[in-house]
Amino acid sequence: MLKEKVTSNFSHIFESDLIDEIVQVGILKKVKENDLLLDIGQKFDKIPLVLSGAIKISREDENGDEISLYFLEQGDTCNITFGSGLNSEKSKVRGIAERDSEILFIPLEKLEEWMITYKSWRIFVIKSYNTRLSEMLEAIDTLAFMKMDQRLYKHLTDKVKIMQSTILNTTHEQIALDLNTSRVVVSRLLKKLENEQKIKLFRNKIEVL
DNA sequence: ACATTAAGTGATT
DNA sequence: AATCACTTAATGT
Repeated sequence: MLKEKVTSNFSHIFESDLIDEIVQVGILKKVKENDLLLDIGQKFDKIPLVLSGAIKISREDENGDEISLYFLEQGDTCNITFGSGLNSEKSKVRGIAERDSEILFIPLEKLEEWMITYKSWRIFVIKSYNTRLSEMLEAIDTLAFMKMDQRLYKHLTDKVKIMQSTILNTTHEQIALDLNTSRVVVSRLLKKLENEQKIKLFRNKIEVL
C-alpha cells in the first residue's frame, strides 16, 4: 500500500530499486491540517517527501511576525533540509500542513548513500533545488514588486490551487497573518475584490470565482 | 440573553 | 498601507 503511493508519485523519476529502498526505510506519517511539521530552530535527521496534500513554508522575524513563502506539494521535498541536514544546522523555516497530508520521512544517512548509488536521486535533488529556487524568486518578486491588493489576490488563487477547491475556509485575520499585514487592510481589499466580482465573501469562508 | 469572535467602516497618519 | 476606534453581524454557551 505504501509501495503503491510511492510508485504513483515517483515511478517516472526513480528506478524500481530505489523505490524499493524508499519504501523500506521511509516512515509514513499522516498529518492533519495545521499540524506543525518543522519549526524554526529545530534540528532534523529526516527528510520529508510529500506524498499527498500540501505544506506551507514560512519565515518569521524577531518579533514573531510570520510570512508565508511557498507551498510544498505532492512529489516535492523540502530541499532546504538537505543542505542544512548534512551540516546538522537548524531549520530556518517553518513547515505547517496546509491540509491533511501524507509525508514520507527518509533518514539522512540514506540520502547521502543514494547520492552516490542512484543517478535518478542525484537528478531529483538537483531539480528539486532548482524548483525551490524558482519558488523563492517568485516569493521575492511578489514581496518586492507587488502591491498588497495584487499580493492578496495571488494568495487567494494560490490557495485555490493548493486546496483544489474554490471555497476557502479561512478568516481575514488568518490571511493577514500569512501576508504579514493587518486584518483591516485585508478586509478592505477583499471587499474591493468582491465588488469587482472576483470573489464572494462569507463568514469564515471565501469563494474565488 | 449574554459573551465572543469575525467582519465592516470612517478618520487619521 | 497601517492603526485606532468603533459598529454590526454571526455564532457559541
